[in-house]
Amino acid sequence: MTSARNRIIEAAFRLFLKQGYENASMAELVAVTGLSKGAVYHHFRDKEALHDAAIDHFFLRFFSSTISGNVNSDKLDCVLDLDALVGAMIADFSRLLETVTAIVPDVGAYYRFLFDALPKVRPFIRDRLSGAQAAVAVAMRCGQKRGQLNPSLDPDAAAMQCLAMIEGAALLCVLDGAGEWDAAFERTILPFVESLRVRPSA
Amino acid sequence: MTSARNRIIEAAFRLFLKQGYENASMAELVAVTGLSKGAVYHHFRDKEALHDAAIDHFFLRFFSSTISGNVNSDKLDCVLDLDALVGAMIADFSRLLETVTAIVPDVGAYYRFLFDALPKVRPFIRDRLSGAQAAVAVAMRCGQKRGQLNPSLDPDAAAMQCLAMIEGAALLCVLDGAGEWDAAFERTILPFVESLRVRPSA
DNA sequence: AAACGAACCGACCGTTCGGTCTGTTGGAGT
DNA sequence: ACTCCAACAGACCGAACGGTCGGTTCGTTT
Repeated sequence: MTSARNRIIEAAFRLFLKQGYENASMAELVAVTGLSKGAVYHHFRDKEALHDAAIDHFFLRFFSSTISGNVNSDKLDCVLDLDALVGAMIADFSRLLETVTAIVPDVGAYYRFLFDALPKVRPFIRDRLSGAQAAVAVAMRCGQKRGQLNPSLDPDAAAMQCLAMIEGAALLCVLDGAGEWDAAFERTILPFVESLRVRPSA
Repeated sequence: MTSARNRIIEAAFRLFLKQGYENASMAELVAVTGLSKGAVYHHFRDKEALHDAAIDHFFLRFFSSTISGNVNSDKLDCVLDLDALVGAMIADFSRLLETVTAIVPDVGAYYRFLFDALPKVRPFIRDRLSGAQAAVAVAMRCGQKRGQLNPSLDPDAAAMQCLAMIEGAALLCVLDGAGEWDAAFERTILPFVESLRVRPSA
């Protein structure tokens, strides 16, 4: 049931991701969809409406399948393992980056797409980020209660540190251009989380 | 001695920062410079050459005045204080962000400019980042020799963690949109650096 | 003062853009 | 078999784009 509308959205997303909003022309979109201009404008009022649809397609689709997108900190009880949570977040991030690089080699395209869309998705992104931070903080309090994590650390601040380090490690990879984010995560966030544990039986 | 050429470059930089490469038209540039189209094309072959000049103007000018841009890790001896170095890097980053927001309210514009320019400045950026990382690593080894820093940590990995956390904290601020990066730095990188110190006389 | 050329002007060019319009088609409903 | 309308095709439009070009100014040189 891949409707023409959905095919247009998918193609638009790939085109916006590859070339950015301004550089992606409707003529090119028409060419890659195989449809006509009239067909596209039959389904979407204008280029911006198509952009909106592409943004929804990507963000909603992606975040609905991530840990940080599904975790609801209200429901969080003391059942969350920090290592597992951070591991899942890293896996989600890696999956996102791989999804992007499967379409366009340069991961920087993801950030261009994100910043093109930012004015529209900022509330959504803000919600997801604060949700993820809250989840990590809860996991940290769990770890402290269990006596696994250093009791002197501030869970909220440490949670923000985790998020910042994950985002920052990915950004550094993109700036570097080599794209070895797995190695970057292993050198940064994983040792950092490890360092939060209580010293193993001094 | 603000030559017409320099005025054009400065205006072009502001325009590219505000509107991005594609959205900045030569007609607008001509309007804000007060010069004519012919004058601009007398000094620059085409729009892209002007973009190159604007990129140089920004990155060279800015990084030549930063700590991480001037520190040469080869010359680094054990005279570097980690707190001072990280503090200076934060100050540089804050200054950069303030420079940007003085021109355009949305800090996200900096990232758009950066990613527009990334293919051209990647070697430069890579050089500066690895330089900064090396400098932080040297400062950490100094701290370890002095007995101020935890001797069990890996200086290179910890240095990358510092850079990632700084970059990530700034990125989180941009995504959030509130733009309170000073507070973000104080909640993330500063406590993190503090946590690297040896426990104060147990 | 004559000559020269860099700097500058702005009308203009070809192209491409997002978007519209007229017309065609093919299948569901009766 | 006929109607009808969503779905589609593609020629076409005005606007805006980056870039060009012949002409003008003006400081410097000789």
